[in-house]
Amino acid sequence: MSEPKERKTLDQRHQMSDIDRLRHSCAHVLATAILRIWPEAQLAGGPPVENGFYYDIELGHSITPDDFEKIEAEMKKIVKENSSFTKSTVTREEAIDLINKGRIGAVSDRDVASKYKLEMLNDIPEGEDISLFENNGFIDLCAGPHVGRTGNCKAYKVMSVASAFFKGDNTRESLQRIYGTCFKNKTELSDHLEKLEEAKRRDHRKLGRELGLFHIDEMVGQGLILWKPKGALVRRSLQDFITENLDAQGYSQVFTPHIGKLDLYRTSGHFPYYQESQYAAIPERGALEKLNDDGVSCSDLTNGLSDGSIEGYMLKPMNCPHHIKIYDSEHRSYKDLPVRLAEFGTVYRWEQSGELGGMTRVRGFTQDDAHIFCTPDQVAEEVKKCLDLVKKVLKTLGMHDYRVRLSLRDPDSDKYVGEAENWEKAEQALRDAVKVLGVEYTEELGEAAFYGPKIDFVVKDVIGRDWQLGTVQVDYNLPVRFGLSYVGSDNSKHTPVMIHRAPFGSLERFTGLLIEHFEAKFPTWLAPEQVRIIPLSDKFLESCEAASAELANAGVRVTIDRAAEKVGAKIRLARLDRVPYMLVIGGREAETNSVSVRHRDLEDLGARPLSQFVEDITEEIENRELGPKTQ
RNA sequence: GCUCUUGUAGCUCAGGGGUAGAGCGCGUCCUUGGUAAGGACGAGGUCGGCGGUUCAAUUCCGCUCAAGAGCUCCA
Repeated sequence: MSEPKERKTLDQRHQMSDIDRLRHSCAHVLATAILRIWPEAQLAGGPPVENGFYYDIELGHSITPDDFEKIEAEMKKIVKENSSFTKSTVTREEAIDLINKGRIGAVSDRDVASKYKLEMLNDIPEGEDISLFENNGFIDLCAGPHVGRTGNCKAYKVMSVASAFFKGDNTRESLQRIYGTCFKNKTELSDHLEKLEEAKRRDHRKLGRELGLFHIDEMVGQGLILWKPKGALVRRSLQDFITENLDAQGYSQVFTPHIGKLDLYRTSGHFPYYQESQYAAIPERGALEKLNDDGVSCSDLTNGLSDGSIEGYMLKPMNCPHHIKIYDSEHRSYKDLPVRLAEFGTVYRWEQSGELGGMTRVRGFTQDDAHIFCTPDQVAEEVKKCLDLVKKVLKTLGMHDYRVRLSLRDPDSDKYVGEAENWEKAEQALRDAVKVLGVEYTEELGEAAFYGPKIDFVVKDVIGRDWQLGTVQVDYNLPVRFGLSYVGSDNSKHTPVMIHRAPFGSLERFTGLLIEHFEAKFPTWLAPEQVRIIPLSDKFLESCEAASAELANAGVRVTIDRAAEKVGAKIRLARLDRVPYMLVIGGREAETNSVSVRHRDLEDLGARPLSQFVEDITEEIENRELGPKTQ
């Protein structure tokens, strides 16, 4: 069967990996089962995907998870019948005839012809072979390849049902997509299912609630994160980390407001072109009353805001225009450049409700943003420094499983601003920079920002989803739109180049991923609570308080567990709370001014003089170690 | 935004046309202990919101809000 979106060439398809071939065959088994259960179904496509396969169908009623058992039982029968996958090649006319007769995408003769199959057939270019695969009396339009027999599909499971648009086009029919997972054997399948369970355990939404890191409140609004005290400590530690690096690299910190006039965004190009992905404009005070008095309608208001006859404000969707205005507030000489303006800037974007999720996809978020204004000659060096910073950040956090994407414009699309010539310069600058970075990268068309190309650091989360985090972008366009300039050594005006960069991307998304990455067992420097002191009994509270004071004095985040519980229960609770260090103080420790140290991951580390522990943990925190040094 | 699923105590969930239950957590008291759960008692719910059907709705129906999965989108 053919891919709905992009047809691969036959050669590419023959290179399909063994596991994809198996999953592809599984999709046919699924389709066979569906048609046996619901002969009126119209099939669309069903390719292999990561970890499994799916098949898109149109059916008069909704399939629910209650049907999965029935579907799997039918699949089991089909597998047991051990029919071979038989390939045949037909002419276009023969294929059309078979579809119209309901023979393709059907188990037996019937009147229903799949309009989707017909359209997919039309998408096959003239001259390319039209091949069919048959199994268990079910014929599908399909280029293959397949495993020999249905009996090879041994380890599969129907996972979920969701909707999907035909050909991924949201103006087309909405189909039901049935997902299945499939592996070579039962062991690999159960390993995969176990991995999914593990992902659930690490889900930042679950851990965030359990550990009191953040909260999303219906009354505050969708996609708006409330950072609770413990989450705020994690965030502060991250911000401190970035700030230290910015200070070292010659950045200047700035603060800007959360709103700006619509004119600012008319100039930048955000308004009105991206209106639907922004919170609605805020009309100026008095404007609504005046319009009301004048009997003006809502659509006049909208038009007025768009054409500028009514002034208003917008929640900022990006920080760049504000930073641009700071740059532009002074005369700049080439000697002043680069000007590097940094801000933890909160931006607001109206993401569609169905796209929101936890901290990783939100409507208000804080970028660890900075804009560098420099001369064209300085671009390469500045981009390199930015990339080094992103690399350093990821390395410090032990995030090694990322890929680098050079996001370029799609030359056929009209969503980009600026001259082609500037785009080519910017894209070349980034390409040169990423080449010396020393990491693998892929170039992807159509992934650029509307004002310029980007280098994105994309990391995979625990269940394999890609997330764009750090980003470095070169922009020749916004400086032109805002008429920015500096005086060069030739005493004439020049336009600076802008670099946008954010090593974390957004603190919300980054923190969400970090929670999952560490399973909330943050390295000590990030842990909201770094040490918990556990008195053996109330008698030792005084010693505990002395130890707590000494640690707090050294800048360590420490608490004392005063509950009327036994040590075992307190240890258990501290571990569930993911506190890196537990210090037990009883008679022995109180007498010698020492502490019995237990680490979250390393269990009992024995007793140590308190002063020694303070020294050790301070060093671990200052160096931002991923874990304690093991002796 | 679309399709499906879900919404009962702070959390995880059971229940079900006659106004509700468990475990954990929380509070008080007892216990003062040596590294993953000591014991007793107690408080806590307009069963997401609005409307409809019904003698009666938390339960059935409609709408709405929110969450989850997938799709589409992500300057």
